[in-house]
Amino acid sequence: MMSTAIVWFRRDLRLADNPALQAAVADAKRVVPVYIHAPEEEAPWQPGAASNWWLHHSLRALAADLEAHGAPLVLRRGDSLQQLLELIDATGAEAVYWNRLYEPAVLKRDARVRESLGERGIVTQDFNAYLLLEPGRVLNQSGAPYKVFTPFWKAARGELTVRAPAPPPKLTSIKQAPAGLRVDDLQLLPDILWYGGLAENWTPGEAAALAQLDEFIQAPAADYKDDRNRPDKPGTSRLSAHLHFGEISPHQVAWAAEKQTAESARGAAGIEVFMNEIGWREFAHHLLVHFPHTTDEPLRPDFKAFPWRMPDDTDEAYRAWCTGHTGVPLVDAGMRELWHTGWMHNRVRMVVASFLTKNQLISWQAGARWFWDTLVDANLASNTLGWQWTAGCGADAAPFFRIFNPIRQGEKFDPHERYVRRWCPALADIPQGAAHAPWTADGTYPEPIVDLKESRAVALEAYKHARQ
DNA sequence: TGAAATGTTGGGGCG
DNA sequence: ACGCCCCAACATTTC
Repeated sequence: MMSTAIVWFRRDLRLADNPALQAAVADAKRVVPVYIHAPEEEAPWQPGAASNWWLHHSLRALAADLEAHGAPLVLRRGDSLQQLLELIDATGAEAVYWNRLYEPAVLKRDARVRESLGERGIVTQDFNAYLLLEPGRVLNQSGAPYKVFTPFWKAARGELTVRAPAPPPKLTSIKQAPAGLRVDDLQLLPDILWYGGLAENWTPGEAAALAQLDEFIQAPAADYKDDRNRPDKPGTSRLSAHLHFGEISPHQVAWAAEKQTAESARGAAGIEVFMNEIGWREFAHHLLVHFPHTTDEPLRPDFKAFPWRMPDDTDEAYRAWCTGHTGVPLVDAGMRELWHTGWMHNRVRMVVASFLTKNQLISWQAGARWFWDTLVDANLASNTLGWQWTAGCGADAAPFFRIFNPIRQGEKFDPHERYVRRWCPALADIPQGAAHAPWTADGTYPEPIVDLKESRAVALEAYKHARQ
């Protein structure tokens, strides 16, 4: 048994069901938990402001948990390899364990770290803690990655055995911890206090993640099939950010889902649909590993020349979309929910993305960037898949001609107008029944910045032309 | 996990 | 009784 091992925490900010931590505890007498803040190593997709807010609180939660276990988190900033080497020096660690991540820049960084540590005789071990199945394991008959979700998920489920989540391991108390920073020193919170809405809506950290999973599986999951489409109801799991930061593992989620299904047949259909969404998360990460260029380029080459406009910061139409001033209530409501809470209901994400890429003909990359900066659950794989899906240029994408009509979508999925009225108070003087299309009634809501019917026709014309 | 245009069917009013 | 028209409801096609 070795004397000391470092566990390099990244986006696996939990103690339970954490394979790297578990293995280190098993292999070494003493485990030193480390987090190194090195956002520049994730360029060009450094986390945005909302994501940093979450990280700040998640790190505080993890630090408190580790403190309580007697093994305080050593917090550093700077070059990951250099910091690890310093800590190896300071602690006499013989090994570094971590859990894998799958973004292109992080994969490259980790390969470099693994190689350099190996050259110096340091043992490294890395584990899958982020996904149900390792990318590369799910391939079609000809050995190529799946590009369609349904066969992917079918094959993945065939490969998959959901394991019981491991409990938090017992850590040995560290008497002399190496020097480190406080979470506040990382300056993850912005100078301007705009994040009140985030704090009202979210509690980062492992304990809150487990509580949210439990709450969701106990109740809303049963009605998930229909309610997940209703932005006016609390019908979704709201686990996205917890999963993104690894405060909870997909195995814990899948295990809880299977257990609930086994215990009661009621709600099994809802849980099945929910597991499909976990499947989309898997699919997104697998695709990103196989097609790393898709963060910036369409997966489908025939869309490379599509005449989307890349806006600059002064582009008024783009600003109107970002700030929720398009004059289309469901779009405005979604963008304001995003700005205020760092999150948007998935149904509404599709609607605002369709509006940007089709009614406004603005590039999906611009939308992806805005989401990246404003979402607390901003995740490169899911964000890339989601945007390319709606834009029509990605894997298993919605055909381009599927253009959402935000009025129809509002009538279908926000039938009582509660969602739009909540986020757009200016609808107050619009009579009930007209909130999704206020220009058809007396009142003062601003006019839409584009004509829905006309812009739809223009988009279809552009598509027809681009296909030739 | 679309929406709109176009086509079809069938009930009912009416001469 | 019958043909005709209208139109809602549903189905199919198109983008």
